[in-house]
Amino acid sequence: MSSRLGAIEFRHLRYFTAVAEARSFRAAAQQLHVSQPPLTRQVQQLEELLGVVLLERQPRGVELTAAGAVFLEEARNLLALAEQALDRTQMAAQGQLGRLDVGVYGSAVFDAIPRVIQAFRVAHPKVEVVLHNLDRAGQIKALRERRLTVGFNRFFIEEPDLVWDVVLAEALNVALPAGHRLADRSRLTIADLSGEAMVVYPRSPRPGFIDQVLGLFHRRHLTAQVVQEVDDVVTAIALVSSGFGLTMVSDSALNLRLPGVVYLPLERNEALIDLCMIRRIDDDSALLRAFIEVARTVLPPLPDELAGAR
Amino acid sequence: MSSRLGAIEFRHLRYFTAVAEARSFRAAAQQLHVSQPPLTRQVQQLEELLGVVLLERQPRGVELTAAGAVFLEEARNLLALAEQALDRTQMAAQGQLGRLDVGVYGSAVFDAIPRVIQAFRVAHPKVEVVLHNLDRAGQIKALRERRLTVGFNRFFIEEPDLVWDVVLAEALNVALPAGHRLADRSRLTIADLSGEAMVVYPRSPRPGFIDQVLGLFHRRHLTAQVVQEVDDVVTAIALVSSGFGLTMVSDSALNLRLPGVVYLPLERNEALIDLCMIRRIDDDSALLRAFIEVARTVLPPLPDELAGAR
DNA sequence: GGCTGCGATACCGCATCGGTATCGTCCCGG
DNA sequence: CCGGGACGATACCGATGCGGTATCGCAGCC
Repeated sequence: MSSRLGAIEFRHLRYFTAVAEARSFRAAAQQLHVSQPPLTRQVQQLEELLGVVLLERQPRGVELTAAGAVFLEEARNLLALAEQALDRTQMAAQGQLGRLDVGVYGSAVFDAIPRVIQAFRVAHPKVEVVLHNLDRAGQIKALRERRLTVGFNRFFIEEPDLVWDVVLAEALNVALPAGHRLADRSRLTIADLSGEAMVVYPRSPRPGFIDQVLGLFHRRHLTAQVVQEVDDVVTAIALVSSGFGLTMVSDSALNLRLPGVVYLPLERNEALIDLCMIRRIDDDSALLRAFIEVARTVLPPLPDELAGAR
Repeated sequence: MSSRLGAIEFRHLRYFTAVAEARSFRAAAQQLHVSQPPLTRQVQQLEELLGVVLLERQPRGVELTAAGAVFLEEARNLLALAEQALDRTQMAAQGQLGRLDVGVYGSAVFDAIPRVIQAFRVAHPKVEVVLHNLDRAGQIKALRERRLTVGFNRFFIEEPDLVWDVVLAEALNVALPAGHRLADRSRLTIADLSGEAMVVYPRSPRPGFIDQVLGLFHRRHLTAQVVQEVDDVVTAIALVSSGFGLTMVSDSALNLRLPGVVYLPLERNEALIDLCMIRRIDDDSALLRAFIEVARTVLPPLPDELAGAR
């Protein structure tokens, strides 16, 4: 704990290093823009603190002792490391260094989130980005416990200590088996799906994507024919692939290509599904600000083109 | 060159580290045995010098910012390294750390020198010992050019800037072919060897072992029958092994066992051969002093037992 | 609402910094 | 052989800035 470092300061290292490198007090004094006596005094003091003679004073300048050569190397190293420490701290203050824990969940991991993460990694290469697969409740818990900096999720839920931002509105698509009677249409409406066998997800957490999808039917006084509830979009599409029925997926899930699965867009005005970012209301770290900025830049501010791009 | 390190001192690191670890200015002040205001001031100054806010002042102590956490790690590292720098410098001052370049030459490398080196390595494990095979002239040159700290050699030659110490006096032995007419004797005299076919070494540098051996004959008004001059003891013994004749070797060379070679000791009063250590007269480094001390301890101060031990 | 504990601020005495002037010493040239 | 010049060390001085005491402002809490 209490060290023998005593009263040694960087000034001693700077002065000694200059003198040792110049092999002269006077020359070092010029380089440092100070007069010569302070150098003599600081080096003397350093030697006294160390209990070691570092320089051999000679009529024509100074020579290093063996211990002095060792200390010179150490001092140079320390000074260089101190500079690096400054750099790293200033980078951290600008959000260019550190660690960002990101919670991810659901179909957005197949497109929107990777695009954001990738862009952030390019812009902030020294930041370690760690992804955590957590559902909404897990993200909220982890955020409160500081294990997470930001979470991506669907659906907006009010919490006093957290804030949500909608960062993307994705269109909905219908995934259906290749041989399905609707598979040759170019786009579909909710009404087209009334009474069709459907796979829905996720079973939990509630409310979730499943409720939003079912709500689309109820709002139109239509009935959804749920043949299977599953946990996630991948399982749902796997069941579609084996002919169980159809399911609804966001644009991001279009990257999931399984054999015998056809994706058709819903009419654009039928439904949009939000992608939200959740974070602590009191977190104003530069890292998070930078991440939000990247997310806003990467994700299109308006859903139009995405919905059209299928 | 000129750094952004500015006026940052170890004091700033020590104070900040204490505050950051205690999560409190007051608690840190107690641990450091100073009052609280200086801590506030030093940390403020550090933040100003860095241009970065390191701590979030809160009603119940302080919290680290992201940049503060980075700087804390850096500061701890720097302080630990500074301690190590002190240790290493002080070890160097005591001759326990550094590099020792040792010149070796001749038959002593087969016994006496390895014993010294081994003992020194045990006593000073952090000192890097580098051996250089150099003849006497090479050692003298390397010593003057500071490429060598100490050299082992035979024969004492006065030099103004160098000092020699005799560290060992070894007895002489005769190496002769197994079938030689003298091979069944238990010990020999110079007179016994008069007129015998001899291999002698080294051809250079002169004067050298060769001259000392030949001098033994001349001094007794005997003649040495030189059949071959070679460069080194190994070659000489190889020739003995193949029946060329006999040769003279020091005790150290007795470790060289070649088939068909018999070693017989010379009468002890016939001749002794010195092993010398050469060094700069102005080199009073702790490392060299320690090495000399080890050499004196390891090598027997009197030749008697060695001569008798064969 | 007063109490308590926190960090920040104001101010003070003094240690210590860097500056100027000078000394002692050695090298070197006339 | 002696004087000039360059080096590091020393003496001394003013100013900076350290750490100290006293106090403020503020927030949480009984």
